[in-house]
Parts: sequence; structure tokens; C-alpha cells
Amino acid sequence: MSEKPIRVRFAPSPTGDLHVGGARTALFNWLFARRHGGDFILRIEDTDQKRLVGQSIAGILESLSWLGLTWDEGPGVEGLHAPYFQSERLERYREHVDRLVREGAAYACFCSPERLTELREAQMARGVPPGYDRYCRSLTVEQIGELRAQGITPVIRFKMPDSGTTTVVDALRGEISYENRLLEDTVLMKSDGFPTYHLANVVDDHLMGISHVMRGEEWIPSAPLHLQLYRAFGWEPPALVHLPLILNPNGKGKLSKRQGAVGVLEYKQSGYVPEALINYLALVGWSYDHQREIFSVGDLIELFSLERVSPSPARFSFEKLAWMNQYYINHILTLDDVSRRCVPYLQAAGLVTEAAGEPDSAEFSYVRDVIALVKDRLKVLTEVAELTAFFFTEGTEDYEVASLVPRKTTPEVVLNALERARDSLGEADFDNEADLEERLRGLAEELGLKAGQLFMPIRVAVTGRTVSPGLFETLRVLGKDRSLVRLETAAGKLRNSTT
RNA sequence: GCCCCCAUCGUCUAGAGGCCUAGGACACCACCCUUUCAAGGUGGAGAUCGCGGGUUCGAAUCCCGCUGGGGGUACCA
Repeated sequence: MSEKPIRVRFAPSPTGDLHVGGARTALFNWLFARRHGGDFILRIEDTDQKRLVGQSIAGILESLSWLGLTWDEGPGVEGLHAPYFQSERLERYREHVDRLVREGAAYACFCSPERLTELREAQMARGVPPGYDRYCRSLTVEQIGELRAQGITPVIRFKMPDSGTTTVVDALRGEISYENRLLEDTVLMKSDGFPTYHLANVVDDHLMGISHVMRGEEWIPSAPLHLQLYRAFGWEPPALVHLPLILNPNGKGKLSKRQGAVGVLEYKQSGYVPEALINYLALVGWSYDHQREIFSVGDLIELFSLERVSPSPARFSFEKLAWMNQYYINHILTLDDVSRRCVPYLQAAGLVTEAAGEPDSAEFSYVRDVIALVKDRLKVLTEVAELTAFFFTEGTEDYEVASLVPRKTTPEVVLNALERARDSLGEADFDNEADLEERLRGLAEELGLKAGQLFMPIRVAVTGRTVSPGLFETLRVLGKDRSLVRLETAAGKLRNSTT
């Protein structure tokens, strides 16, 4: 047992947005590093020029930052092993692959893509497993010279042993054995001078001193190749941990965007809080005990362990994540915190000004009073504008007159009730909820109405909607002036419609 | 086709031979609370632990086979 320092890495390929599956992999690596006082390295695997999506790097960095998954080395944090973009490390791969060729562990292959395709099709037609036939393995020096003279740039293939077995030790599953003769002579270096994943990954993991490779289960089949590469280089391989796959909610296939939002930034934009996403993601593939499932990031760092990571695939549940998000907003985050996070959405809707962003401004203080009333009803932060608009604007009167009139009442009864309510509230102390409640309950009784029959019209008059926070707290926060104006407006609408 | 992985309520899971008449959570249903909607509280329904063989005094837990699901099979990662 060597005492290598703990160093893990998250190595996304910038071909699109960071999706929750990738985020889960990043999270587990990050937790493992933080748990053991190790390093978490971010490395960008941009070796596929064709699939590269320029802006996706910025998106990946933003996603990780939003989730709080900070890296100790990587883009923007140049460490001992910089650069952290594989496209800037091309000489290293070249040197290493040359060494393999020199030592007879790899060879140049001049086969054209056309020949490869024909070969594959012929094999399929014959019902034989498709794969490279190792034609170029036995090329003579003269033949190689000739082909090079023709201007053909070869790829470099790994010379896989054709007998024996390669045993992969996966931390979650134990030993997995492969017969070498069924393994292929995989391409290590492409003809455009870029390495394939396999080469770049092995070289960098070694050069960067990675102790544990934690990646998705889809990599298990290429693990024997990687192990053979480590052996060919004479390096000690890192510990391998293949994390269980995340499946679509219906269990059909790897999680894909077909069935819902999978981009981390999509969740950010739709009003999810990062703490909830982290907590949910931690639970896909990992669990703590038979009952606890709410964990702060600190808890996770303290409690995370590979022993409790499951090897079996899990389906992604949008419902559970939504519940978790609401739970965090309702029960975990403080009022101040939620208020602060809501401000940008209120600003975007034009409901509050720049000043509301200042924690000690009067405007923020009002925002907080408002948020206090809706905090328990927020599922996502983005809902806040819709839910609280009436606290910030005067445009509340475009509701249907009919919604002022509850079942088993008449417009006349409601009109009278609203006028009486207006008169009574005109004398009320709006800072005192109990006073408001006492007056309105008394009024209901006096008018022979059920509480709801009086409260609903007032609610609609004051908020413009049939669903709102509690009536008395709403009146309190809204204040006397605005409340009375809105009651009068409602009364006016009723007068117009009854005559 | 070939190689590989996985297998407990609809879903995520606890369970590392007797504590399991299988526990928790989401979703679902009912009731309570109640001025609406949430939140909250209480209760309910829901798993013969995929199937079949073993091993054992005893198996959800160990072994084998089958079935099912998933992954891989590119000059993608």
C-alpha cells in the first residue's frame, strides 16, 4: 500500500452544458477530496476538435462555481501541473506515444476510414464481432516508409496483448476480468495530432498524480485498456471507482435531455437553490442510513464515504428534486437568505429597484417582510415575482368581478360587506394583526357571514387573486392606505356591475 | 452478435445470515389544522426482497443458473 496523497479530478469534455450526471461525478470527487484533505483538480478534456463547443467551458465553470465545487488546480487556478486544458498539452501526449512506439507497445496504422468502415460492415454481415483486424501491426519498415512517402498521416494504435487476461479492480464491484484476445488495438493518437481520451487520460492522470479515478460506469469497458497502458508505461495505476449510471425517470437509457431539464444551469435559471441540488445529487448513488436524507455540504464532507456508494444504476427523479428544493426554501434557508436570493428575480420583473439589493435598505426590509409571507409556498425562487407582485404594484384590479363573490352570497351582500370592512379597517391599527382579525371576524358575525365569505372578497380586493398568503398578515404588510384604496376599488367594481 | 455491469414498495433507498410480521423518503389516498393556497400533523395503501436451484438449524443477505434492465463495442468522451 503506497501512501500517495489523495488527488482526484473531474475531467469534463466541453461538448455542451454540464448536466446533472456530470455534476454528480464532480460532487463525489469533490466530497472525497474534501473528506480526506486531498486535492480536487479540474481538467478540461478538449481533444475532440469536431465536437468542441466553444462557450461550453464557461458554462461548465459557472455550473461548478454555482454549486460551490471549488477546484484546487485547474482553469484559473494554475498549479504545479498546468496547463489544465488537454489541447495545450499536445507535446506531452506525442512524447509518450512515441515512446510506446519505440518500445514496440504501439504502432502506426495507415488504414483509411473507408477501409475500416468496409471491414466493419463485412464483419457484421458475416455475424462476426466487429473490430480492427490489426492489418498494420505487421507492416515492414519499408512499407511504413512507402506509406509515409505517400503523405498519409497514420494514427497510432495500442498493441493489445493477444492472450492472457486483464483484471480490473473496481472499488465498488471488486475484480472484473477481461480476456485480452477479445480486446482491441485501440487508437491512441488521431491523425490530426490530438490524442484520444484513453491516451490523454492515462498520461494526465499519471502526470498529475491522481490517486483515485472516479468516473461514470460507462467507462468500465475501457478500464482494461487503461490498465494495459499503465503497464506499458511502467506506471502504477490509480484506484478505480466507477460510479453508477443515472438513468432517465422511466429507466430507459442514460439520463438525457429528452425527458426534462438536465443542465445544471437550467436549474439555476429556473430558481433552484444549489444546496438542494447538491443534497439531491449526493443521494443518487450514495446514502447514509435508514432515515436521514437532508445533508448540508458540511455534513456531506464529514459523512461521505465510498463504502456507502451503491454499484447499481439509479433513475433521476425530477419530483424528488423539486420536493428537496422546496424543503430547502421552506425549512433550511433563513428568511434573510431567501429574501436576498429573491431580489434578483423581483428586479428582473421590475418590481423593486437596485436599492433592494442593499441588505440594510428600507426596500430590502420591505422585501423581507413580503418574503416572510410566501416563503412556505415557494417551490422555486422564480415563482416569487408572480406570487408577490401585488405587494409592489398598484395594478391589482384586473380581476373578474365575479371572483369577488363567493358561493352562497350575492353581489349586494358582498358590496355591503366590503364597504363595512373598509370603514372598520379605516379605524384599525395595521401594525396589529390581532386587531385586524378581531374586527373582521366581528364583522363577519355581525353580517351573518361565514369567515370565508367575508375574507375571500377582501382577499381578492386586496391581492387581485383568490390564492394568497394569510389575509391579516397580508393586510399588515400592505399597510392601511393601500388596503383601503383597493377595498374601495373593489366596491366600485361591484357597484358598476350591479346597476 | 460479442464483452461487461446491475437487480428490495411506482421511484430513490436502509438492510453486510437470525434484531425483517422488511425501516425511511418522494409520489399517491384519507383525516386533522384552517380565511384561500401551501406548509405542518396523524393515519393508510403500496415489496410473497425478479425467478429457479443450492449452502445453512436459519437467507433479502452467501454460491450457481435463468430472466430482466442497463452500459460498451468510433481517428466521441
